[in-house]
Parts: sequence; C-alpha cells; structure tokens
Amino acid sequence: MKKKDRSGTTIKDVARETNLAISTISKYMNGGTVRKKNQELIEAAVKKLNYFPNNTARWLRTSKTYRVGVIAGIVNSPHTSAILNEIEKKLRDHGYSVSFFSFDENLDKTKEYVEYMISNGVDGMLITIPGNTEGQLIFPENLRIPVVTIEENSGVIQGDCVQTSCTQGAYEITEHLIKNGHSSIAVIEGRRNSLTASERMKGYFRAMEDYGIPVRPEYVVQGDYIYQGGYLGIHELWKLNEKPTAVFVTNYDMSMGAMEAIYDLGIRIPEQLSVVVFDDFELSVMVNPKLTSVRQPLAELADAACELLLRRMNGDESDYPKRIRMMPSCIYRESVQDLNR
Amino acid sequence: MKKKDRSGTTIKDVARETNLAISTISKYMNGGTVRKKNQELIEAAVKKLNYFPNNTARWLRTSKTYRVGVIAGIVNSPHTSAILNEIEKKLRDHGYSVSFFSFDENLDKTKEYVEYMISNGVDGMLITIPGNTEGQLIFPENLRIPVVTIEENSGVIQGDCVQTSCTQGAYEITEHLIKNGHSSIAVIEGRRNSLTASERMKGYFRAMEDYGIPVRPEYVVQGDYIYQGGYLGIHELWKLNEKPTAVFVTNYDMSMGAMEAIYDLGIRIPEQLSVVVFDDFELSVMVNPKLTSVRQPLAELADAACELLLRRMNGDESDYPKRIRMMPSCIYRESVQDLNR
DNA sequence: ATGAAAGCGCTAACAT
DNA sequence: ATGTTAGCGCTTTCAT
Repeated sequence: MKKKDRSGTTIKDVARETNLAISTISKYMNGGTVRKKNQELIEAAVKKLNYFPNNTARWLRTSKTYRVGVIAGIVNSPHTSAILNEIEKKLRDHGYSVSFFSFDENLDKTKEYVEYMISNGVDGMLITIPGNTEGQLIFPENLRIPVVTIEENSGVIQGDCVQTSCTQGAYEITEHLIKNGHSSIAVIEGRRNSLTASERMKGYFRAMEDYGIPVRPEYVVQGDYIYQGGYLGIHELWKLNEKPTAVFVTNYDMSMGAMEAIYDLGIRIPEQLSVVVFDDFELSVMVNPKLTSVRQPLAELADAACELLLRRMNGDESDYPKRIRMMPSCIYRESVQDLNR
Repeated sequence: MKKKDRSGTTIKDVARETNLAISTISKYMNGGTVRKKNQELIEAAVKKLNYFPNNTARWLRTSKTYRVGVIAGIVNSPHTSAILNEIEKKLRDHGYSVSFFSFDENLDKTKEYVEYMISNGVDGMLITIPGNTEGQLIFPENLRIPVVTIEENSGVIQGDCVQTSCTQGAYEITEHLIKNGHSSIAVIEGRRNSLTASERMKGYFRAMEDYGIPVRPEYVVQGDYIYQGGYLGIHELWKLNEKPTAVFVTNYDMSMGAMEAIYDLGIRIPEQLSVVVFDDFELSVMVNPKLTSVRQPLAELADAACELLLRRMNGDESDYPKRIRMMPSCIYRESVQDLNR
C-alpha cells in the first residue's frame, strides 16, 4: 500500500502499543483526562512512535480543518506581501494555518479558486483584490463557508469586507499640496476602468474643486498602474511649456517609474517639482528626498479581516454583512516644497 | 449537526439525485467511463447541487492531498516573497496548492512546524531559510514525506536542497572593485554566527588575498544584517581619517541603512565612495545612482526546488540526496567609479 | 458499466 | 475512566 509508505503512525498504533482503546487515546489527545498511569503510557508511546494526530481525518468528523484559504494577487509585491504576512501571523496565533492562491491577471478564475479551496477543506476564506486588477469577484452559488474580502474598492462585493477609502487619501494629499501653495498640480492616473483609479481621481478632483482650482486637462495624464506609466507620465509632463509645480502619482509601481524619469531628466525634488504618491513602501523613504505619501493601513486591514473571519468561523453571524472602512493616512516627508514661504 | 451547516454537497447527494451508486459517481469524477445517459445525469446533478469533490476525504484513501507545505521567513521581505511567489505559481501549475508558515525569529520551532504541516496532510514540504536566521533546522525523526530546502548556506542540512554560492558572489563583486582600481575596500559584515555572513566574508577575503591587497582591520565593520547595521557601519567608516574608496555591503537590509547614512552624510556615489551590495531588489535601481550588486537567482532557485520536490512526490528517489548549487550573478550598474581612468 | 461493502484516521455518543 | 461502535466523504476491491 502506498498509504503505509507515506503516512506515519496512526492513533491505532498508539492504541496497540499501549493496550488502550483508540477512543481513550483520542480523548487524551484532545485534552480529556485519563489515569495518570495511562497518561504516561500514552506519552511514552507517542514519543516512541512519533505520533501526531492527523488534522485531515479529524476534519472528517468535526468539520474543522483549522485551515483558511487566502486568495491574493502576486505575492511578490509589497502590497500583497504586507497583507499576507500579517494574515499568516494573526491566523497562526489563533491556531489556523493558511493555504493560498495568488492570481496574476484577472478575477475570472476566482470562482474556480474558491471551489478548489473549499474542495481542499478550509474553514473560511480571505480574499484580497489588488486595486489594479480588473474584473469581478465571482463566488460559487451556495457558498457555505465565511468569506471576508480585503480591498481598496467599494461597492464591488456584497458580504463581509474591509477596505480603505482611496478617495479620502487622495483628497488629503492633494489638499496638502494646495495648502503648500501649489495650484499647478498634475496627476498621473491609474488604469482606465479601475475602481481604485477612479476613486483616487475623485479625491484629486474634489480637492481641486473645493479650493476653487481649475484642473488643466494637460496636467491629467493617463497611466496604467505599472512602472511604465509613471515613467512616461513624467516625460509627458516635462514636455509641456508650462510645467506643473507638483505631481500626484497614484500608485506605487507608477511612482517608481516616475522617480526613474525624474532622475533621468535631472529634475530636482522638491525645488523644481513637488512629488506625492499613493502607497507607502520601502521606496518612499529610500529615495532622495523622502517622499510624502498616502499610506494604506495594510496590517490593520489584514488584522481586522482576520478578526472578522475568526468570529464568523466561530459561528457569530450577528452583524453580517459587515463593511469595515479604514482611513489611509498621509505621511509628510520632504518631497513637497512650501510655496508660501 | 454543525457538519451539515458547513460542508456542501457530498457525493451521496449526487448519488441520491441521480439514483446511481456512490461508486459510479466516484468513478466518473475520477475520469472513469459511464454510460452516456448517466454521464448526462451526473453532470446535471453536479451542476444543480453545485457539487465538487472533497480532496480532504479523498486523501484518506489515496494518501495524496495535492498540497505542499512551505515554511519560510517573514513574507514581507523581498527575498521571501520572490521565492514564495515563484513556488506558488509553479506548484499550482502542477495541481498543487500551498499551505505556508512563516517564522520570524529562529529555527527552533521548525520541528514543530513540520509536524504541524504533516498533521495537516501535505504531500511534501519546501523550507526556505533566510540567510540571516540563526539556529538549525530540526526535523522530526521518521519523516515520511519529501522535503526540499532552499537556502543560502551550505552544509547545514542533509537531504535534498538547492542553494546559492554566497562566497562566489562576494568574490566576484569584490574582484570587480579591485579591477576598477580600488584597494581601500571596506566591508560591512553580517551578523556573527551566521553562515551566509561568513561565506560572504570568505569571498571578500579571498579576492583581496588573490590580488595581494592587505585587508585593513578598520575597514571591516561588524553589522548585523539589519538596517541599523548598515547605517551605523557607514557612519563608523566615515569617521576614519583614511576613508575607503569603496564599500561592500553584505545584505539588502543593511544596504538600505547604508544608503540612508550616505544621504545623511552627503557622500557622493561613486565620486567619493563606490558602493556594491549583496542582493538585488527594487532598491538597487531606485536609488540614485543605481547600485552594482550581487543578484541571487531566486526564481530559478524556487523553480529548481519545486521540480525536485515534484519528482520526489512522484516517487522518484533516484538521486537522493541531491544538492543543487546555483551561482549568483553580478549586475554592474553605476555605483562604482573606475579609478583606472 | 454498475453496485455493495469495506476501510482510510479520527471523534463522539453510548455503554460499561 | 475506559471501551465499543457508528460514521464523516471518499476510493477501491469485488461481485454482478
């Protein structure tokens, strides 16, 4: 039997070794009380045979796997990895392990992934959609396990979710530029049809409007949420006769491209151009000067999602569906020049 | 029953719906042939009831979970996330999903983690040890599933592993400095007792020796593999009367600290100081000027590890234990001044 | 091609 | 406190 080759010692072996009933072993392994003598017997046998209980078989009876499925974007991005890191830590603290899938492109496959996860026996799921992903989350029809989504958008999903308000962050950072005396404020937009992109633009437009500053069409350049977009965006802006005094780059990847272009063109920050960016990762403090940016509370987001999921998995459905909104915060560093002085 | 609340449709339900035997359904689901009429019946029922087979129960019979356990360091680091990303993609392509644990501190808990993973029913395991982690991998005694480790060290583990040669990379990058006319070459060392640290230092010392350049003790400054170490290291070097013309920073976190210190002190790269670093992530190209660095082939490492594990899980033990060594490569950019010109 | 039945490792009544 | 037994969802002989 293949079986015997792979799987190690079972509860049966321990029972045989100790001359006790299987159920006694089971009881003890689950924290029940047995006679001291038997406890010692069991301990000895467990050690000798190197037995540890099989959660998978356990699940068959209890319908608990203590495993949660996580579906996320490319791990190798600071956004996803920050969230994933927090999720894993948090869930492990609560005795859960995580199985995860990442998807590269679109969301079409989520349904398939979700089904696969359930096939694999998870007690619940966490889904985090990177803001620059197109498409819609699709769930199998009669989903029986709790799912909490972590996202930057709003309105995409029904059900439990935690999210950040992109509009708010974009508004604040634009306002910051305005308060520093800027009115020629360019923006490098995210990909068309992206919800986060339009949320962020909304924040920008609203701030401009609130302060009565007209938006010049040539200052709104179309990006795509990737490196390239930021790079080309800056080049485009720098061809203008009347150059902006500030630029708001609306996501992380684009901000790297933008910085590259800024170096290439020899533009001095903040003397010639003030720069603010959406998302705050390592780069923001490693470039010179350090960037003023909008920071999404990723760890807090992940934490809240885990808490909620944990409650759901424990059967508490009281406040379903719950939508938790968190506010991003602006981090003021050295990349903005104060034009008032 | 809790049970019924959570778990969805079972094979039983499909059998009832179609008036066929459970075993017929099972056969069909596993690619066996059934009468056309029955096939249609089953398909219809599966769709109607939204049935998908439960891998976990399946495992009970087949001892295959199609799940592999991954134990890695902090996900939220470019090193780990690059590897994890590749592993997940690769394994998913082969029909496996990944369960993972990360550990923050030391390796003492690996044994526990490994046991837990096995309890959870994985077909194999991948363990990646970040080079800056102390301690020894400890495995449970009669481990019945294949394990492949991915590491930067050599000699720590018996069994299958893939690794990079740190010594080689450190040698090459030091040699590069020498060939560019440098002889006052400082190095910021990794943490004491770290194997990778000593491997990297070995590369440095060997290159210096091969080219007959004496190593000045004050140019070897002790770091700790974290940000702080790089930061303080540069400050320490810059207090010296005879400053080095080049510095080799031996890991990523320290190189960030070093760059920070370099900015703070207003040191110009490469005019005043040439900088080379071990590890090549985003930072290296985002700073100005771009950094010459040693790049570990992380994706390739992960790929090779997956290939090997996949073979082992398919029962091919032919070349056990296999040790695959990969060479890092140097990426020459703009942070080194050519003193020969 | 189909079905009946045994059994994977474990837990949970229930009886002792 | 311990043992007996049924059964979780599924695959796999072995009959039919």
